[in-house]
Amino acid sequence: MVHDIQKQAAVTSFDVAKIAGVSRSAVSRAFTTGASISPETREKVLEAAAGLGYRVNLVARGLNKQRTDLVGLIVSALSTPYRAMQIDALAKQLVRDGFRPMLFCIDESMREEQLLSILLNYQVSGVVITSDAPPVAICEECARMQVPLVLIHRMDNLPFVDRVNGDDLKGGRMAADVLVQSGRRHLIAVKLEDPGYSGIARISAFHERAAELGIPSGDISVLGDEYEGGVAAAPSVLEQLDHFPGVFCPSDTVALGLLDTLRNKHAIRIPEQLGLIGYDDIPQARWAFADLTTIRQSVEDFAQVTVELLKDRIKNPDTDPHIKIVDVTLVMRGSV
Amino acid sequence: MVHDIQKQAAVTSFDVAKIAGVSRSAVSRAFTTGASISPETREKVLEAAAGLGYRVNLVARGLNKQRTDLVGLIVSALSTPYRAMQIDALAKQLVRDGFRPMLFCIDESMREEQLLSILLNYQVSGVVITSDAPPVAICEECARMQVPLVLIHRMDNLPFVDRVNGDDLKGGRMAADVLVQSGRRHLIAVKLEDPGYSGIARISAFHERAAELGIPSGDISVLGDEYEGGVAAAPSVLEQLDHFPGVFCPSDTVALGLLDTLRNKHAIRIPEQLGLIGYDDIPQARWAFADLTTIRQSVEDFAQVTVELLKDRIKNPDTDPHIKIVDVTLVMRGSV
DNA sequence: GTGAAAGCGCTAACAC
DNA sequence: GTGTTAGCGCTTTCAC
Repeated sequence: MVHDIQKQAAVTSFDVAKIAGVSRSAVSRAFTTGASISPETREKVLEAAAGLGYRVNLVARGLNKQRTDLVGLIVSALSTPYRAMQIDALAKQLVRDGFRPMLFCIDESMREEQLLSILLNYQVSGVVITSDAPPVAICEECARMQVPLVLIHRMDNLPFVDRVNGDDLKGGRMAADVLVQSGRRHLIAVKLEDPGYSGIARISAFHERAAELGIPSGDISVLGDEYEGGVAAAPSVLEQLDHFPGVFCPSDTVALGLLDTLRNKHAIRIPEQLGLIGYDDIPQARWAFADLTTIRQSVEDFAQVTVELLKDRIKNPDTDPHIKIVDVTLVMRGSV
Repeated sequence: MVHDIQKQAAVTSFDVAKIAGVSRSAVSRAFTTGASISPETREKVLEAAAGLGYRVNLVARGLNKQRTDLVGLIVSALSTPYRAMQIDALAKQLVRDGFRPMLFCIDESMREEQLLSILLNYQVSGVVITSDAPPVAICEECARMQVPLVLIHRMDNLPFVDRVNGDDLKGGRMAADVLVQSGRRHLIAVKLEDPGYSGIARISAFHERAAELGIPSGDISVLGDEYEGGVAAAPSVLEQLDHFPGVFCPSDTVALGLLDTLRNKHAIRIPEQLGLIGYDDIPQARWAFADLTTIRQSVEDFAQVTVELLKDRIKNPDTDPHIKIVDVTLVMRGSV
């Protein structure tokens, strides 16, 4: 048995008050920004607190204020490159702004009802959902409980629900533009089994722009998702190769699956035989085998806007829902 | 302004008790597994609670029990493929076992002191650290406060700190074995700038096994990390190519950087001109351009063991630190 | 600016 | 098995 380290008794505001020779209220005020307290008292309290190793008990504060700084972060497919970047940025931004992200990775086995009660039971300050399929029940319950909710990359139209999206319209159009500018006269979009709101928006903008430019464009519909979806698209792309097409994949992982299959299984030369553009600018897009041209969405921008929305809603719960659009930029590499 | 949805007043155990015609204690017991309460009373309570939409307030419970179900999850480089997989698995396992992960993504800008107070202020049930550089201060403070702490992939020897590691010894030896079995008579390990405990262990086991087999082995030391580290190793590998070496990278991202550079920048044929083996089995290792042989560590196994350790320590805070080793397996692909 | 008192919603010890 | 009572540690009116 190891007993070198002693259990330090929990020191409370009462202890600090005693040492500092003030009341517990004073201690509380010393640790509350903007509370009315004289600099001298605050100083005394802070000193005593430091001596005792006092920390405010956030659970007690939460009970009292009926709200904690916890924010539910609901995410699917976290191990996907773009999602991982997104959550990394989001978690950091939340902490920077004084929130504490509670992470929930959902999948088929995770019942939404269960999640819901977890979240609401903790008196969270808000909820952020970046998931392909955010359970509507959660959204509704959050609204009912007046819990601020921000949806990322979704379009569900619910009251009290704020949303942040990339500029999918611009992104889709940009993809068509760059492909056409590089000389492609036949455009193809790869459409996933379950494309999600953003995917649909990007592809429809892509086709729209193609039509404006008078360039024929079509879809390849595939079963599967991510890299596997791209792999699945390869046979159809191969069939259309004599048109020297420009292909748009609404996410980099899909583009990479396609590119990888074409280059390494079929010895297709890119961009000579086809042009390819992805979306997201994940780290792998820069890798040598890929050198993938793509549309970049800054996860930092997303994170910043998301937390901004959250704070606004907390301050002002009864305004109409906001929708924020994050800008996208073209990252030109060798695949177009 | 949208006002369709009414703010639902917070319903407390008192309300439920009144409706069910019992005391608040009875309500509490109905929601506490293993509490002594008759089935009939429980039934009445549950019914009343359902009618009112009651949920136990976990903040209040936490204040009372002096412990929440929150678990601090401290991670660096979350957007790295293996880390993302790891956190995904860990977060799911924690939730499955009744814990709630609070996610902290650390980097240079995140002061550890700050983190620490956040964590301890929330009365967390435990802390899990899977980071390249877990701040020792955090470990010590957790120990002092009797907060269970599990370290993943680390070897710091601190009292009250449990650890879970992959079987780096086996993994490193396996890497040497498979390379030698494939006919390599010259072995190289790529050593990163800051290899971390696991990296060191893997590489030293690799060399040890090489020595046992009577095969010469050396290191390539590189600046940089992950994919970039692999890129940086390429020139040195190229110099040694006439030995038809077997190269071991202590992580897949490094192996991929090397492989990608060699194949796509220098037209080196793998496995004809060199054998390559990585570590972790990230999804990208399976991609066509890579087809990377690797040592697999199951993130699910890690997650399960980690949470197990946490629960043991909570139940039994004063036992000596445990160290658990997670098995690794060889995933044979085309790069060896 | 400061202290006293009340209470956030729950659980646990204690009687019965 | 059930109700009563007493806090958990904090913030917050409300007097002063």
